[in-house]
Amino acid sequence: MSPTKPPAQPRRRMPRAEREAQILVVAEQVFAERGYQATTMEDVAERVGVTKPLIYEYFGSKEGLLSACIVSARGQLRDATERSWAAVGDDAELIDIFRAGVRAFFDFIDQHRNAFLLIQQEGVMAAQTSPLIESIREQQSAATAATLGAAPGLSSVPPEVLEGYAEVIVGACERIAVWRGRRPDVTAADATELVVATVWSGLASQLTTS
Amino acid sequence: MSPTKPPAQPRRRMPRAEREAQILVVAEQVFAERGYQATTMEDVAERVGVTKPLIYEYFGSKEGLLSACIVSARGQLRDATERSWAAVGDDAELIDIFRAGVRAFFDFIDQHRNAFLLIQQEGVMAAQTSPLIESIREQQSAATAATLGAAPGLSSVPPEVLEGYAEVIVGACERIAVWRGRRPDVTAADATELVVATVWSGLASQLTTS
DNA sequence: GGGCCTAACTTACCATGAGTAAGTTAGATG
DNA sequence: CATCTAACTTACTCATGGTAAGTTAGGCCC
Repeated sequence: MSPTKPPAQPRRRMPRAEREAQILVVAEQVFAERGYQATTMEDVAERVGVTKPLIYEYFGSKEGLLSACIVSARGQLRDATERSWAAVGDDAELIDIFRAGVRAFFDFIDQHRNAFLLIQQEGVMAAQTSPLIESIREQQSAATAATLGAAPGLSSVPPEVLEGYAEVIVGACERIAVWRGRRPDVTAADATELVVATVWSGLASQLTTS
Repeated sequence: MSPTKPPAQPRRRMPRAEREAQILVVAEQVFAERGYQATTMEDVAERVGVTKPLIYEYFGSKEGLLSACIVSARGQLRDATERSWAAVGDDAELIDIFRAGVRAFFDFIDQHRNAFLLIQQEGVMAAQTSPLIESIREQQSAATAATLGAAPGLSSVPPEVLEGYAEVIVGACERIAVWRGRRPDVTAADATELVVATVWSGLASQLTTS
């Protein structure tokens, strides 16, 4: 009858963490819709139901807000990728691990278009903020490289070469994702096959020659 | 003795085309140095030795100026690439044409770091301006695809697949170029070999299976 | 060489939106 | 129920993108 917290009318005040999360979600949407430039802090504040200075208190600046959004989006992407690797199992063939990772990427993009549009906004950031973002991006490549390196056949390949391969893969995937924007007939599966077909034999040759 | 035009003291007024070119050069520098956000129109104007409204008259807006810079930079890049293809000759082996194009890209980046940093700013552009930029980017891929398609062995490959390959190549190159920023020991030649090694066998398999 | 006409350029301004200082109040805690 | 803090607001500033309305250099024709 009398629940301790009837959330009928929304609480006006929220604990900081919760509010921050909410702001991030809204900001991600608005940035993706309008682009960074065209988005105003008051747009975001209004849609959250809060005023500007609160956002400034929590995120420091407009760039800080975008930065937080990107970190979050990248995090989601990394989680999705790792989940798919876990699902396929450690002892699977390398090509299947590889394919699963690539596929996870394209599926993620399909389901989180906002996050992806956001990630493409990275270039906006000034030289000071870039390192943070670049380090997140690096993570993606590093994770890919690590996964490749963990495979039995590739353990003898020098790590810096692995890193190079990982960068190629990540770059190819991102570009193809953009390309799919203007070629809607290309499915996630098609895109995956395309990337795998292009890059796999290069990787495979490392397997055999070592 | 009395040269017709002693350029001792710089001409105050310049024909529009010349001034535009000068502004583009300066803007490219400033954008690359400070990033789009941090660059103010007055920074650019001042360094040109001119006032804001002139730039607005010639380029319409800050975004218009960036846009013009990017178009110019992309154009330079495309020219460099095509020049390298011309140098290698039409009848060369496909792998040599391919390698030459990739190499031209990395060499260009080395010699025009500004232009490259600029190109990475593309994401800044709002939805309205993007199509123009995206079309330029598309050109790069289209040119790559066309070159691949012109090769004897690949003429039977469907054009949309070629386009996909081209996108993969372009994406890989751009990403590796960024990567080289934090790994200065990787030379242009190394980068070229990396990309070629990764992507070539995928292309080659299309050659043999057709 | 002198008047005129246009395109190159400037001065002086507005409007918007990022960022902030100084409060105000909800609501948890004792 | 008093108090105290963290959540939040009001009311500003200031930089900068953008523009309206001039001003002048200098080519050109007589």
